[in-house]
Amino acid sequence: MRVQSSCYCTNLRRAAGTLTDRYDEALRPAGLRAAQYSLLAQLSRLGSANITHWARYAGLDRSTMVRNIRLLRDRGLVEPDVGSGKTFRLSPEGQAAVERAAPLWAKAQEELRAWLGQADADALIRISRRLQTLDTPEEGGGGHAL
Amino acid sequence: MRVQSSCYCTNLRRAAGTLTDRYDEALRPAGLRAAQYSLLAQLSRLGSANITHWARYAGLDRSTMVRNIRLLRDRGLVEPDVGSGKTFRLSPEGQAAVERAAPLWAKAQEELRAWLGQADADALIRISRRLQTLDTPEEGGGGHAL
DNA sequence: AGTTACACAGTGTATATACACTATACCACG
DNA sequence: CGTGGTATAGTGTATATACACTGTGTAACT
Repeated sequence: MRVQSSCYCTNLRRAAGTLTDRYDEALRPAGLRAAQYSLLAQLSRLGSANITHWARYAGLDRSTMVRNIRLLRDRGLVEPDVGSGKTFRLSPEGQAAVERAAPLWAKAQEELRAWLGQADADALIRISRRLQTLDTPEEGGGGHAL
Repeated sequence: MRVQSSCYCTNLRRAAGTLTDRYDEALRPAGLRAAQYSLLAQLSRLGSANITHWARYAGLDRSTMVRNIRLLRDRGLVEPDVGSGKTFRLSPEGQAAVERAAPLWAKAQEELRAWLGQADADALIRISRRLQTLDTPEEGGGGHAL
C-alpha cells in the first residue's frame, strides 16, 4: 500500500513519474518516449537550434541536452544543419515521428483533461508553470523567489 | 527563453525537476538528496521492510529500489536486519541523517507553501495525489482510470 | 602577435528511474 | 520425492537528469 506523503516534492515527483509512464505508453506506437516527443516538438517549433538555446528552451541542463541529442541523432531523428555544424534540425524521419506522435499526444492530453476535470487540469498547468519559475528568478517569477 | 508548453506531462516533469533541485539544495547540509530523504523517512515510519514492500510504499519499481538501497547501504544509512537478511532498517547513521534533515525539510515545505500560497499548495498535493492513482486503478482511483 | 574573455561543445561521474529477464527459495500437492 | 507455482531478490540494459570540469574557437584589446 502506497503511503500518502505530505511532502510537496515527493508527491510531485511521483505524479510526474506516473504521468510520464502514461504518456510514454500513449506515444509507444510512434516509437517515442514522452521526453523525446517533447524535445522533438520543441525543435519543430524552433526550426533549428544549437544545444545551448535548445536546452534553455527546454529548461534542461546543457549536458543533459548533449546526451539527449546524441540519442536522437543515433536514431536519425535529428541532424546537424548543413551550413553550421553546431545547429540541429529535425530529419525527415524526425518530422515523420513527430507527425505520427502528435495525434497520440493530443489524445492523451484530452483523456487526461477529461479524467482530471477542466478545473484541476487548468490548475495543474498553472501551478506547474509557477513552480518552473522557482529556479529562474529573472524570468517571471517575481525576482526574489522564496 | 523557456517555452510555455501546453503539455500536462512536460509541465509536470519540469516542475518536478525544479522542485527536486530546490529540495536537494535545502537538504544538502544534511548530506541527503530529496529522493533519499523521502526513502529514509519512509523506512523510519515502516521501522523495517523488505524491498518489495518498501518499493510499493514508495510507489517505485522494485528494481529501482534495489539500486536505491544499494546506495543507501554503501553510505551506511540503512542496514539489513539481523534476524532476517531480507529486511532493512535505518542504521544509527541513517537515523541521525533523518534527524538532521527533518528540520531542513520542514523549512523547505513552509517556504514553498508561503511562496505558492495555501490554496495552490493544497491544490498541488490534491492533484498530485490524484495523478498518482492513474497507474494503480485498484487503490482509490475509481477502477477504470481513463 | 599575445593574451584575455566569452560562448559554446563535450566528458566524467553520479543519481534516479523503469522494463525485461534471471535466480533462488520455499511450499504445497500428487 | 519431484515438480510446479508463488514470492522475493537481483542483474542487464536503457533513458533522463544534473554538477563540475575540460576543450575549442573567436573576437577584442593592448
